[in-house]
Amino acid sequence: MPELPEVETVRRGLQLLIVGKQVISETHDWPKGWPNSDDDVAQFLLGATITAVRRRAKVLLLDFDSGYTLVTHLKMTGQLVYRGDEVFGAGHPNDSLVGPLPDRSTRVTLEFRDGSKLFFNDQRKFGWMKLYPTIEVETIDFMQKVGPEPLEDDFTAEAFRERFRRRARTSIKAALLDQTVVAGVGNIYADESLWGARIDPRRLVAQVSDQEFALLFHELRAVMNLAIEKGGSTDRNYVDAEGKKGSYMDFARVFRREGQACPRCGAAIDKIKHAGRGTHLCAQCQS
DNA sequence: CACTTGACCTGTCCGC
DNA sequence: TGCGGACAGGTCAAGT
Repeated sequence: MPELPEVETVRRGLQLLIVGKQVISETHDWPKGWPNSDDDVAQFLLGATITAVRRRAKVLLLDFDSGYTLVTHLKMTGQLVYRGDEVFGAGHPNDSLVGPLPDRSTRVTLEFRDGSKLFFNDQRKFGWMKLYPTIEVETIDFMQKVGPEPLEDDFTAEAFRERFRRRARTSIKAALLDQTVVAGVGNIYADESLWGARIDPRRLVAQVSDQEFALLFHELRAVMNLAIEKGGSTDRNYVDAEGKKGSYMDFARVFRREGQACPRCGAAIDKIKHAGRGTHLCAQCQS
């Protein structure tokens, strides 16, 4: 669920809300999702001030002036929600999916000196947070292997196509979801961009032409940029840093629209199982 | 090495 | 209404 556009939306929100705040306490209820020792917390987190909020692929990076970075992966149902006087009781209650915090899915709470708090909620407990020395973040296995950022200005259609070379014998959808090929693509934007490029998700990478790769590259970037503009996709429980929903699902062309008319040709949209995932496509105009 | 499947979890929905 | 099972889908480990 949280894919690149959702994580980027959270990052932008947190950038405005928590940079400059000093942590005074930390609590957690899920040791697996918080592997740091109490000693590490006391030494590198308590008393430290947030200097920046960065993102790489679907990973959020909270930098502290202690020289440590809190690396966070939301996985499927993770949420990072800020509560403070700035937004408490304001905002847009109709857009909110999150009630009073903490609640039963709160895993980690950071309290800041001004009394505001950051809650890491995760219904399914797949997500995690871990402190690393900032200079070692790039040496983490995931960071070493993850592919290029699809929205970077200097990423080209040619470079995009080249990344798929070593996955020639698998399907284009499985390859798109492979984080070592390109960073940040998940199930929603894989289906949406393949529809945009008129490519059947099941087609083998080797059967995709250079021209189609160029189109797919363009569609993927367009879809992700639109999704960021709309604050991401709230399918089930994704929310931004203020606990509010994103509206990209109102603009989705195939995702979660099985049975509805394809906006391009009018045929009914199919939902199949492919690459271990629910997969949405228009069999009439994707080939 | 390339590729696929199962595990990690819990809440929701569907059929009996 | 209650209950079992399928399903949701990001990533890694284990298996083919």
